[in-house]
Amino acid sequence: MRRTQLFLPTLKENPAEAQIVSHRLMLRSGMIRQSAAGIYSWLPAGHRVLRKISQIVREEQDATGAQEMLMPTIQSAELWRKSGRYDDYGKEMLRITDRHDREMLFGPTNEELITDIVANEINSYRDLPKNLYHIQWKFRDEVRPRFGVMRGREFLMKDNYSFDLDHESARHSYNKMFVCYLRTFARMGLQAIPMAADTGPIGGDLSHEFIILAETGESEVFCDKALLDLEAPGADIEFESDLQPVIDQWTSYYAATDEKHDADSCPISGEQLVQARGIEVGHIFYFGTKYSEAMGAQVQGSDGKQITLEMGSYGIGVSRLLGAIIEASHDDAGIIWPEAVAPWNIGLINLKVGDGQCDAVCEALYGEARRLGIDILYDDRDERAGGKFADMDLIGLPWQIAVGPRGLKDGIVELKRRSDGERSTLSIDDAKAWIAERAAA
RNA sequence: CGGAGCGUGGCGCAGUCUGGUAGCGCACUUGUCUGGGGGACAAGGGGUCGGUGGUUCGAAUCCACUCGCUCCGACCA
Repeated sequence: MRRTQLFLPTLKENPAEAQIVSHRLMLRSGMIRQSAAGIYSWLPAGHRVLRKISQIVREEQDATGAQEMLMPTIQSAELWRKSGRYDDYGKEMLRITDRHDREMLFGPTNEELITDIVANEINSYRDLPKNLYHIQWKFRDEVRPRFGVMRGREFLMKDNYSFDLDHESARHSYNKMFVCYLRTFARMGLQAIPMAADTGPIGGDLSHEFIILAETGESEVFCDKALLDLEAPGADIEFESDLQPVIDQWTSYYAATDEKHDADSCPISGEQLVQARGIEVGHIFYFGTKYSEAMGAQVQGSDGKQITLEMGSYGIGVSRLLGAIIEASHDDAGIIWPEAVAPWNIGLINLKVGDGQCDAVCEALYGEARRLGIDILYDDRDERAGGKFADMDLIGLPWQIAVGPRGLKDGIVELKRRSDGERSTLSIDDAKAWIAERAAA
């Protein structure tokens, strides 16, 4: 993408309403604009990241055998009356009336709807287990939206729901998602720490929050230092195998949010105990038959008897992850995108637009990257160098290639890694080769 | 939902107390000089001061109501 063509309104100054660093940087780097309290428009750069994160989530879900579908944002109140949550959910639920005075709502989550679908369409034990997910906008009318996309009212969430015949099988479904989440967050460059959690209004008796550490996190968390170095399972993990050893490994270390932490009974102390702030990016629940019973989700077993389904639900805050990643990865100059989610992987800076040689080399490098299918942003604006460097740092692309007359005199261009600022010089041919390596990686 | 604060060109702000018809920086347009970490000079464009009603000869400024947004606390992917 050429910068002159791109809609990327960056800001030099911090908007007054943004207090938290990720919110400031998302506004300044032209990713989002606010349209109402807790409701945002996603501009091209932000939307690209949102898509990349969604895609990683999707690939990791698919790897477990979960199947993607798409349920509507608007639901009927009737379903929610069945589960009893129409009244329980309170004012957080945005309620709507259609032209026929039918009561509708903007879905804050989908247990009722998916359970209703499964109850209607699955009738035999032979059709289980099933794990169904979608990535869809949710709306929760938060009392106090804040922190940009980290606590918006409208947010993009991946939610899925597992349906099993018995507790043991349901437990395996839960374990699959546990492992899947470790992998999903690791692919985004995040160390997410699973912490035993209260099950809250969703109910049930087995639940973990996945929390990443960041100074501006919403809640205080405590965990064993060893967790920070644990490696997520590799892509070769076999999801149908017994995953309990992996779960046991991760849950053997102490990890607790402040409401569960008790300084007196905490088994670790001193250097081994990390006290930090955390952002919840995922949450998994096993809740048995809570919804299947209410919604009548049963199948016929091999013995002819009706079996009420065992369920779990699993959520990842996709739009929240953008804020969370920025909170965990930025510096004074701007965002530092992990490669896997960066809106573009390479930023190409033409330091002197109009100079024949600079233009020619930039066009050659840009063309090469495009040919190889690499996401590259070419800053071809006729601006001064300083502004372009500053803008590129702000946007936070992992790699910057600077092409200017000074270097070209010696036949070289400069390569900079955003994460640590490390620079190196490359000949033009080496730069092309380097780009080709990125494509192969 | 309790407490606090803020709405003035795209962004950041001054002006409000003490009423006299809107200003600064950045951004934007045009030109010249420049050109490796947000440059200089010159000339421009853009705002019914959140809205409604009131007081007044006159309201960004005073009064009332209202809408929106932000922050702190209690609640949450």
